[in-house]
Amino acid sequence: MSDMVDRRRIPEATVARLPVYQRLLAEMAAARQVTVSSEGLAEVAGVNAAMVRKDLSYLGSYGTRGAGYDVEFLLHQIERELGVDRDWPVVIVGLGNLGTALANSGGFASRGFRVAALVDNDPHRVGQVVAGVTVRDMGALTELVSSRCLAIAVITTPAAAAQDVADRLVAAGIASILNFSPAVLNVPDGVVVRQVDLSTELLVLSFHEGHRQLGPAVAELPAPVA
Amino acid sequence: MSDMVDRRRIPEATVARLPVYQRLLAEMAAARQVTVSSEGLAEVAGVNAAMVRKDLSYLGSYGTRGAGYDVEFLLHQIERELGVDRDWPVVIVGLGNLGTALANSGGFASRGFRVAALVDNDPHRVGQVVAGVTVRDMGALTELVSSRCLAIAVITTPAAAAQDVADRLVAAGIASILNFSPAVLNVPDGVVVRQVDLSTELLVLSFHEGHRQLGPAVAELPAPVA
DNA sequence: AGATGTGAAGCGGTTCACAGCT
DNA sequence: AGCTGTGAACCGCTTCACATCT
Repeated sequence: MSDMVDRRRIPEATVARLPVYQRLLAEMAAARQVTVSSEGLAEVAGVNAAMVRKDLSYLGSYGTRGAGYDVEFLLHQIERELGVDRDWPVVIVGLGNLGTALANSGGFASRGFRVAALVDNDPHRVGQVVAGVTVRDMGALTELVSSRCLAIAVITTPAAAAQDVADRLVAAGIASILNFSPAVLNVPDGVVVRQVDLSTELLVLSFHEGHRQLGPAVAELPAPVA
Repeated sequence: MSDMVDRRRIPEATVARLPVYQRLLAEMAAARQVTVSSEGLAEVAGVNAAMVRKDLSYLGSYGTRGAGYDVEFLLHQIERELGVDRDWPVVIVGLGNLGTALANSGGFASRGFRVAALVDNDPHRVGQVVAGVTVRDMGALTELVSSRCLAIAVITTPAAAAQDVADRLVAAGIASILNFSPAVLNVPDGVVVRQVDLSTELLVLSFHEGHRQLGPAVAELPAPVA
């Protein structure tokens, strides 16, 4: 009877897997695969089938018992949940090797993100055009965030500058930050930060290499949740 | 009485935080700070003080009750645990924007890693010198791994090539892989894979942006842990 | 029969609270 | 008194097992 919109809260661990499912389902759709079972999706995603079912159940009852999930339909639901249907303009702060590479890589456009602004504090880099966008000075940040409706920022500065950049971004009104620097960012509640750091990951691998002989084996681990 | 070497198993979540402690302690040491309390370290690491104590207790009882931890000594113990004292030669496979940027960035050398080999399957890139290292063809991989004693590989190829590269790396004897492509890698037991993916992280941020109005706030999350 | 959706058990990690050392 | 080290409670996520539906 009750037709209440029973909005379930989606666990963070599930959110982190949705992008994986999205990619795999997109591949299946491109290959004209019509349906997929939790077992089939779990296989390629490298997880347990029960976990796939539980993850998908948070989005709704989109499967058909005895048959599986409709690939196109499920893909659409996941993309809606992830907000892929909207346009997400992104600002990259710090155009050294990494920032420049990310701006030029297809990583943003391929998933519906758009490099809308580039910012650096080095006068030599300001004015240069990277990936079709002119690099602006740090002072232009606040104005850029409001005029371009920027929601997401990527920090690719050295660690020493990261906290200052984060403070400016927060002051400018940005509430989602992807931090490629190894610095731990101190931000107010409500601001979402995800950390991606090369050297941290290398050190974790180094740890496992060093402890290899002891214990039987270390299995594959999911990515860091910043 | 018992002087048994009671080798504790260190939880994966703890391992993922050790690099953070290492960096912060190194900063403190550079600033001539002699001791630090769990509370002090927790503050800058953005975690709970009890967690710091529990993490460090897995390494041994290196603190002094009533006083705290000796910065230099604790740093040394963590670095030994992480294997920073050893030399870790790394091979980067895929020298597009990202691979080239990583090779040139200080991210490796700053933490004791060394870019020992570069591999790409594009004939145009083979022979080029990046970061002082000559790019070799994919076919040279097996020989490079053994002759250079490579232990850790970084995959920065497009997603479509990543599984094939991983298979070659595993066949060549590499057992630690840092995967920057969004592909889910299928590897045998004993091979450690960590995933770092720009687009996945952006999608997680996109999810949170889209669900911002509902619920009070989403706090800062640890890295994914892969 | 076949596959989903889900309560319940299991597990790992975090936090609490305090005993124990300096 | 101060701060570490740690058992115990707590919490969230994963896995199991099976009721439920096609």
